[in-house]
Amino acid sequence: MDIFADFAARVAAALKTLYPEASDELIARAVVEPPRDPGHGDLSSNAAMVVAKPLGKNPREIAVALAAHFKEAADVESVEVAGPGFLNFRLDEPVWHRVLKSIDVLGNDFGKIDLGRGEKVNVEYVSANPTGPMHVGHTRGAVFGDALASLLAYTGYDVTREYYINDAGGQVDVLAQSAFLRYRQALGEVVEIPKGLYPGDYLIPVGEHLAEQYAGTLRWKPEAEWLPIVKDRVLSMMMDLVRTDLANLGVAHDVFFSERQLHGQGGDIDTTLDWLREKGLVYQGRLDRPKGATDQDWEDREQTLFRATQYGDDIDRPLVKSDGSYTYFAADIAYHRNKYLRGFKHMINVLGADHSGYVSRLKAAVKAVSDGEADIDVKICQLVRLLKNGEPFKMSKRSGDLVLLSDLVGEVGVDATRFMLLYRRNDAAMDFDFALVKEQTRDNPVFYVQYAHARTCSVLRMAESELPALDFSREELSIAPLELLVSPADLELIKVLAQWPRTVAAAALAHEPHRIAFYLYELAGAFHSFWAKGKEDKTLRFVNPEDLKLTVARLALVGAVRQVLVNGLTVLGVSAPDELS
RNA sequence: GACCCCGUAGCUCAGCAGGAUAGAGCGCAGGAUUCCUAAUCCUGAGGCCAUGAGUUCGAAUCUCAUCGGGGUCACCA
Repeated sequence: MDIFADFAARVAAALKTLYPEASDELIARAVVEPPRDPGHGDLSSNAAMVVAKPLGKNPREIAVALAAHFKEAADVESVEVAGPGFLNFRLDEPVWHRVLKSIDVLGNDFGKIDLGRGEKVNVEYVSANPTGPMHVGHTRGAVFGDALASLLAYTGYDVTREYYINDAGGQVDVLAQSAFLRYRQALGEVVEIPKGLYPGDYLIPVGEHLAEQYAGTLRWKPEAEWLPIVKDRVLSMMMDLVRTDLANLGVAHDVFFSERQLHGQGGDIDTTLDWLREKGLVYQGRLDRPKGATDQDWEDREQTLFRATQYGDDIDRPLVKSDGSYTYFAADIAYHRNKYLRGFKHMINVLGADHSGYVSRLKAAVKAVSDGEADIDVKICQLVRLLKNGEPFKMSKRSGDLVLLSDLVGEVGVDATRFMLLYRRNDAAMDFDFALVKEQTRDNPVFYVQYAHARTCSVLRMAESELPALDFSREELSIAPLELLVSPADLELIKVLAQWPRTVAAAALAHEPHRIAFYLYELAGAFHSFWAKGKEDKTLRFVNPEDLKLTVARLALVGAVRQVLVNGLTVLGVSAPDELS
C-alpha cells in the first residue's frame, strides 16, 4: 500500500471529473508528495498549479474545487488550500494504522511495486577484462549493478544479470603469453617477465597447471600451436578467479557472455554488419584527424564506419582495425543486437568513468540494431579514492599498485563495502576511508542502520523474556490493537515507514539504488529517536508492563520497522544481523 | 579544441521529470546514562545552492554562457 500513489490516483481522478477538458498528459504532471514542512500536513499536491495555466483558470480556484471534492472523503481529516495553490491533506489516524497493518500482511512484499510488469531488462555490469583478479576499481560498478538489478527485480522486472567477457582482443593473447612464461617457469626455467606482459603472481598457478597437464610437450611447439591451448586454459582460470572475487562480494551473474563467440566467419558480427549495411548504416569513409589528442600515430585512411551520427553521436565510428580485424565496438554492436534478439527491450550498462566517452556510440548502436525499439541506460560509476585517515591508501601485494577487491573485502567486510559504495550517487566521485568504514559509530552509516535492525530484534527478545505471559508470535502481532498507537512519536515513525514504497518506486525509475541507502539511514534515525524518547517518557517505551495491550501494538510497530529495514537491506545485498557483536 | 560528469554548511554528501522557510552526518558549542544495547538520543551556531543571464506564477532543480575540479577523445578494451 502506497498512500502517495493512492492519493495521486485519486487527485488525478478528481481533476478528470472536475475538468474533463484536461488532458491525461497534463494531469500526469500533478504529484502527491510528503511536504517538507510537517505543518503542511501529511500529503501535499501541486495539482492545481500544474493544471491552472493550460486550463486558463486561477490555481487557487482549482485548488478550492479539489479541496471540496476531498472534504467528504472518509480517510481525510482535513484538506487545505495553501500558498499559491497547494493542496494540503491531513489524514485520519486509521489510515496510518492500515499502513502498519499492510506491512505486517505483506511482509517482504511491502514496497514491492510492480513497475516492470514482467518486462525483461538486461543489466550488464562488471565485464572486467579476464586478465587477472578484480581490483577496487571494479568494485563500485559490481556493487552498483548488483543492487540495481535487485531493485529492478524487486519492482517487477524480469532481470538478467550479465557479464560480458572481453576474451577476444589482443590483451588475452598477451595474457596467454604471460601464462606461457609461467609455464616455462614451472618446468624449471628461470624466466624474466618482459615489459608489456602481465607480471602478476596470480599466473603462477596457471603455469603450474599447464606443466602438470602437458608436462614439457608445449614448450617447443610454435606459438601458433600452443597459444590457443594456453589461452583457453588461462581464460577459464581467470574467470574462476573473477567469479570467486565476485562471490565474496555477494555479486552473482546469470549470464557470462563471451565476446569470442561473436567473432569468426559468419558469426554475429558479420551478420550484424551485413544487416546494418542493408540499412545503409555502414559505409567506407574517412574521419577527420582528432584535435588535441596525441595523434602522432594518426593515419588518414579510408575505413569501414558505422553511421553513429544518425543516432546522435558526434562522429561516425570505425568498425574495422587497420589489421583487418574488427574493433571492440563492432563486437559490441553485435553483442547488443544479440541482447535485443534475446528479447531485451530495456538494457542497462554499468561502466567505469573511463568509458564515459563510449556512451553516445553505445546508445546509437542500440537504437540502430533494434530499429529504435530498445532503450539503453548507461550508468557511469565515477572513481573511488581509497584513503586511510585521510591519506591515500595502498596495500597491494600481488599486482603492482592495484588494491585488490579481495583485500578490500577482507579488510572491511562485505556489508560495509557494499553499503558505503551504495551510499553515494554513482555519478559522483567518492572517497572511501578505511578507518571510517571500520568504525562502529554513527559516522558509519552501515553500522547505524544495522544497529537499528539489531535493536528491533533486541526489543522483541526483551519483550519475550520480560513478559513471558504474552504471545509475540507473528500471528498474535498481526491482530495487535494498532489503534492504540496515537502518540505523535508513533505516528511519526509510521509515516516514515509509509514512505518506503514511494522510495522504492523513485529509486527504481531513476535507476538510483543510493536512494534506498539514504532512506534506510533515515528510517534507522527515526527508530533510534523513538527509542530515546522512552527514556524520558515511560509511556513511550516499547515494552511497558503496565500496559500490555499497548506493548503488543508497539511490538507490532517494531516488527514493521524491522521488516522494512530487512526489505531495504535485502535490496542492497547487505545483511541484517540480529545482534551486533 | 570537442564531448561527458561534478561544483549545495568548515569537511563528506543528500535534495534535481520546477514547488512553500534548502537538509543529514562529521566537526564545533552545550545537554541526556540507577531506565528496552549511550554502538544511541536531544538542543544550538553554521548557506549569495560556483558566477551571470534567460524560461515562468515559482529555479539548487530546466536553457545558454563564464569560471573551477575530474574524465574521455581514429584503429586499445
